[in-house]
Amino acid sequence: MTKRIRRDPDTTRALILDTTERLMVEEGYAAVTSRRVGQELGINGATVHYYYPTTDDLFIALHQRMTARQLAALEDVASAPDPVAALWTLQAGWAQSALGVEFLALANHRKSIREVIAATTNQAREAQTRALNVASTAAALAEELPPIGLVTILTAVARTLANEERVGITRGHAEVLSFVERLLKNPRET
Amino acid sequence: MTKRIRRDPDTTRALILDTTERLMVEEGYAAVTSRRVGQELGINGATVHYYYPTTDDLFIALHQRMTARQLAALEDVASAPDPVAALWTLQAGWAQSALGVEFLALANHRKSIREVIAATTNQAREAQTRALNVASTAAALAEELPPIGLVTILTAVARTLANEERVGITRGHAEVLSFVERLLKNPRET
DNA sequence: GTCTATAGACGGATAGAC
DNA sequence: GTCTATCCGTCTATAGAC
Repeated sequence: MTKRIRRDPDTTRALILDTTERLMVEEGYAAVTSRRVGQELGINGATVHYYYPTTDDLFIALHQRMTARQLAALEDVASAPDPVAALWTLQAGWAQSALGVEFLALANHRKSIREVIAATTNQAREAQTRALNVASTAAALAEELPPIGLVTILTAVARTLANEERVGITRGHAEVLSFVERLLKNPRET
Repeated sequence: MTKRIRRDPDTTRALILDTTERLMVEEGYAAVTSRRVGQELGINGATVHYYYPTTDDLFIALHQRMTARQLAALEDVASAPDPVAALWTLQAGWAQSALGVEFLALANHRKSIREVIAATTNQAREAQTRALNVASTAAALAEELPPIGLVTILTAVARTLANEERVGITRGHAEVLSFVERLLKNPRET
């Protein structure tokens, strides 16, 4: 009755992570269960356990893939005409920020996940800072604010705006956006 | 065997909200169930349903209480010597920001909660902006960035730092803090 | 590699006793 | 107002067939 299709293991792993990511973005981390992932994917929930023994393993694998992709995207930032603007655009991505909130909430109460998130995010921030350093175009406030501080503020604002917009909070956004645009276009020499 | 203590309804309501808030901060919103809240409080889970028929009702009631308290705290901000600095300190509160992340994640996938959060947060941001307007001490970048934009950025950065620190992400924080401190102490005249 | 079946736990919500 | 008891659903994780 049910077909037992033999698939390439790596393909199945990737499909499971894809489905997990989509579920987290669309419905939140609480929607991620082995049964649900399997159902969405047309496979059995037990098969998900075969690849990722516990649900935490699944979350951790997804977080690592997400971070790896962010680091890959950083290469484009470093080589962009205006790296600061490129980083801003990258961080303002919707889906990425939605995933970020879910992982942050998850980290609030799952120790194993908290540790992985802290480690990989700290590393990613340093990589982002290096990407800015490489650039010859110095940041607007470079002398008052070290590059890593700029990266931190830029990330905080860009992601918060995306997070808020996603749930319908928009007050103040237009003002911030035009301010940032002006800053990026016309960096002042301190 | 079990005692049936008759309590003041308002007291019970407050206790339920207190417990819910603590659970969300300490273990995340997923830990909030009628059974669990009742257990922590020493009452039956069904009693929680008596006061808050659905779990969403409970979350919404807590969010409204949280926002009301934030608005009350704003009065101190408006009358502080330096309202901008006072708002920064207020927004950087740990527990508050932990609650904020949980509600944001919750809003990602529960429509009824999303609407309440969006409405009350937008209102709160305007109230915060009024609190700054009232002050004679103008903000550092007042002319380039309208007060509501300043409030938005300040809130985004303060809360993000608290959120990150809570899970062990600290890279760039020291740099941002000293930058903000310098800005607050020594606003430049644009 | 993927399935069925199952153990064992927890959840929302309600009816009705007290 | 608070309880007990219950219905019905979901979840994780594992054992074992194919």
